[in-house]
Amino acid sequence: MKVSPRADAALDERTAAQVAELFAAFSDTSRVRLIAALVGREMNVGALAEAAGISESAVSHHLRGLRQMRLVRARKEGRQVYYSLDDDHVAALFQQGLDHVRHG
Amino acid sequence: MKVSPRADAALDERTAAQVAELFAAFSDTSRVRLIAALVGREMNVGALAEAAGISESAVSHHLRGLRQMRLVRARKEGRQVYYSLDDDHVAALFQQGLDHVRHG
DNA sequence: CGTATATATGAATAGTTGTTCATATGTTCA
DNA sequence: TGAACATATGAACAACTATTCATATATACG
Repeated sequence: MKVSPRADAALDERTAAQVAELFAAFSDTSRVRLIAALVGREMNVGALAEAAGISESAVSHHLRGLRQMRLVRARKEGRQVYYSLDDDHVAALFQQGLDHVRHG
Repeated sequence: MKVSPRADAALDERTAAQVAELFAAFSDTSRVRLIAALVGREMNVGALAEAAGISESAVSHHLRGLRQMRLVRARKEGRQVYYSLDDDHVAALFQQGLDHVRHG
């Protein structure tokens, strides 16, 4: 049977760049607070701005990036836009980073 | 019994900054390749430079940062310095990011 | 000792990134 | 329709980061 490729094999430039880009999404204090606020619930831009302590404009800019990376989803309802984490992997990855900081 | 704090509670600025800093360590293509090369083995600076495709000087600069964050360990042997991932959490976090990029 | 080798460091620089401000788009409701 | 509201966008700027180059430290070995 064919074995899966070793996780520690040299990473090609392209894959490494994608991984780096993914982690970069979580590499800013404001974005971390936005993502933390979105774990397990959806929120509109105004509420997110309050939760993260930054302007709604800044939130919008961050959310655009997160949306383009498919880390968050947008749902429009009237004049509000509700954001949520795109899938459980996002929450899990964030949670693991948080755990590392808190314990271990 | 006391329930554990909700993961989605608003994150204080300090914790958010620490989480962001952790993810930032993985947010650069060169560092991702360095860490990938270190999964499951130790390597000296020269070998890491080759594996990541950057100069030894650049490797040294990156490793200093990773050392200060206790993500890698250094072991000196003669005039070589062997680096390894500091603990399994580091490898696990990296692996989860890689998995997200590859599948899901 | 002196030379070669391995790694580290500091300064300089080019490129990137987060935020702000002004403005635009789109929606509701009177 | 028009005013108020929610969100998005673009340009500009300050702050940060990765790399390079030159140089420093440290070890090995003749």
